[in-house]
Amino acid sequence: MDGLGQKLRSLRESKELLLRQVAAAIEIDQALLSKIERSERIATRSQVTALAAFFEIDERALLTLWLGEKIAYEIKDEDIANDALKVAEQQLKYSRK
Amino acid sequence: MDGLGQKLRSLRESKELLLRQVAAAIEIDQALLSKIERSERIATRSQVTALAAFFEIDERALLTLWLGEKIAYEIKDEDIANDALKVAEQQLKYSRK
DNA sequence: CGTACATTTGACAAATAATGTCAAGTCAAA
DNA sequence: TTTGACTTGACATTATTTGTCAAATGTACG
Repeated sequence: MDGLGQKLRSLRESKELLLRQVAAAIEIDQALLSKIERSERIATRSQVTALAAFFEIDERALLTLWLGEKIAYEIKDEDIANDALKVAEQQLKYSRK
Repeated sequence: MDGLGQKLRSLRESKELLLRQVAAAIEIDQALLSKIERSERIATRSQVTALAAFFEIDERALLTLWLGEKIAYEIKDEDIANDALKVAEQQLKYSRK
């Protein structure tokens, strides 16, 4: 199970690029990219988009991973996390129309 | 499918209480409670807790509803919402241990 | 060793978003 | 038409997120 950060890092390493090179390409601070790769910070949507474009990978898939992680992150300490996800799913089903 | 707001409103109405009475009891502005009941604002965790205590209903259940709605709210406009929920679920399964 | 370079870390600043407050507005019942 | 309950919207306050920088760490090599 590979998180967004790990995926980004392996993409970068497979192309033998430095943090600073990728960071410059998508116009963010390299410290920030470092944190994103280690899952110490959550990227913004536009950063994810820029990264998908830069690495030429599917944007939807990367955004899905990003959003899923964001959700997981914000409920990770709740013992009701799983029930809450079910509620969310139901709400979505219902409110979509 | 009943949201948190609707549930709170019907609890309040079933006891024939006024917004201002409940608001005073849990120490928030009645305008805020009005917004929460109509799902125009999302309550804070402590407000949910206070409301559960005030109405003498199960706190866990109310928090679950609250958290689920919060998640649904933040992804409601995403077309990848459902996939993201699945990702979140997987992440939780994996990271719990 | 000690220098050079990549990455990480942590404290802080800046920006953004969430929350709370108030006064004025609507609406229904009497 | 007055009263009381609720709603609305603009704004202030507070909290959270995001970005930046400089120093620290680690690593490979001469």
